[in-house]
Amino acid sequence: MTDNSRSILHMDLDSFFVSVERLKDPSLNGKPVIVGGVGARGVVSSCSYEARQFGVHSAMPGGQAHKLCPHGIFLPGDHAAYSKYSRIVTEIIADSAPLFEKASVDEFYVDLTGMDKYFGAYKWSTGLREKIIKETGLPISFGLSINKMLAKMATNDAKPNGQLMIERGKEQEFLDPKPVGKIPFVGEKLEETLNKMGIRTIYDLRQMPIENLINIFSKTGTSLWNRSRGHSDSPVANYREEKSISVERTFDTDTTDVEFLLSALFVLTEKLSYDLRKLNRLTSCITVKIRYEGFITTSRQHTVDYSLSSKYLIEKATELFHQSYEKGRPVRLIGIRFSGLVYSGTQYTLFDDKEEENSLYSAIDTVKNKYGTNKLILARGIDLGNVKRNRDVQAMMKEQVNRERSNRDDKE
DNA sequence: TCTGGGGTCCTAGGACCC
DNA sequence: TCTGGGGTCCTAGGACCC
Repeated sequence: MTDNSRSILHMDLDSFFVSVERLKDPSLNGKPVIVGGVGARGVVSSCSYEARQFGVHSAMPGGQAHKLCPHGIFLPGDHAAYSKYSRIVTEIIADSAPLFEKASVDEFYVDLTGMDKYFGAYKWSTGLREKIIKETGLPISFGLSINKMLAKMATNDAKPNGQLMIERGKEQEFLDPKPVGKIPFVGEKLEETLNKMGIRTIYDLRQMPIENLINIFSKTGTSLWNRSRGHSDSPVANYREEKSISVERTFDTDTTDVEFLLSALFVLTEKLSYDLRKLNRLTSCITVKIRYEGFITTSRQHTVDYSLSSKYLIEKATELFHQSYEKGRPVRLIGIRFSGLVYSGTQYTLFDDKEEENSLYSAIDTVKNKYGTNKLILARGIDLGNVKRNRDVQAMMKEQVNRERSNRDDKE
């Protein structure tokens, strides 16, 4: 072990979405509950331990989950509620922790380095866990060790509803017998490759000379070598800036209808531009993603002038779509991503000649903030959840601009 | 009843510049 | 006189995480 001096806590809410559903409806306690997997092409996003006993796991297609667990209770999900409880837990941790990182809706790291000689950190963590359970009613597990990787692996061992500290100096003992797939960032593919090489446990992996690992896996090889020894030095970061934003939709049935696809692309790009402006950012790269029948996925990206304009970005997205789409080929998903994001503050001078347009967008956003994001979209009959055949993109854009202009004039 | 949606990071080839 | 080498940006695809 390189750095024995740190104390890192990892906390993870157990089957978080299911736990929130159980707070809302306690009759779900003790039953096989599955969130997601509803609808023609849904997948499981969270499932209770009762459902896991039947082989159900997250990311599993709904059909398969139904087959394995026909008596399961399938729920569509309530993301507003999940965000709310995630926020409550975050606040509890923020109130108690000196330095913490929110790694996802249901996962947190806390840097407890310097808080004692370890036993104190364990006691402190136990107290925090008890507080979260008492104040929210949500089960949560934790792991405590010398770095983020080991703390996370300890949590995985502690689940459900448990806690585990890896004693100092016992890290290698903890790691060695585990399958390589237990290492965070060793996914299905990498595990399969390692298994084919005869490497099944972390102990096996540790026997491989670093040169061999680098030859085969390049950078990943170095990382494997380090991880098999419990080395991981990534800091607990309390803030990370978003590097890209995206939105995508899978259709209930595949389609070859170009007008329909353009409508969907229009709505998605408009929505994402709105998010971009809300973040006070400009984008410099736009990517259109098309997933065809058979799960064959292509993407086409283009570097563009820094922009936050729906009109400009929709034009670019439409261009990319036309360059990319193979006419007549059935499409199951369409998506859009903005990357190369920068803060708009210093870049605004680029838009001197577009002030009118910008004020128009801010008017649109005001309406949205007031009445809800979907209001304008629904007003045009392009509800994404129920996408209908639609009119030409240019016509829709014009209509939207006119609508907003008249809304604004009415106000004045 | 095959495969969601929002992200991050890495690789590899080509363009382009000096 | 047949074709260096490094750096950087762009693009497409894929693995991985929750």
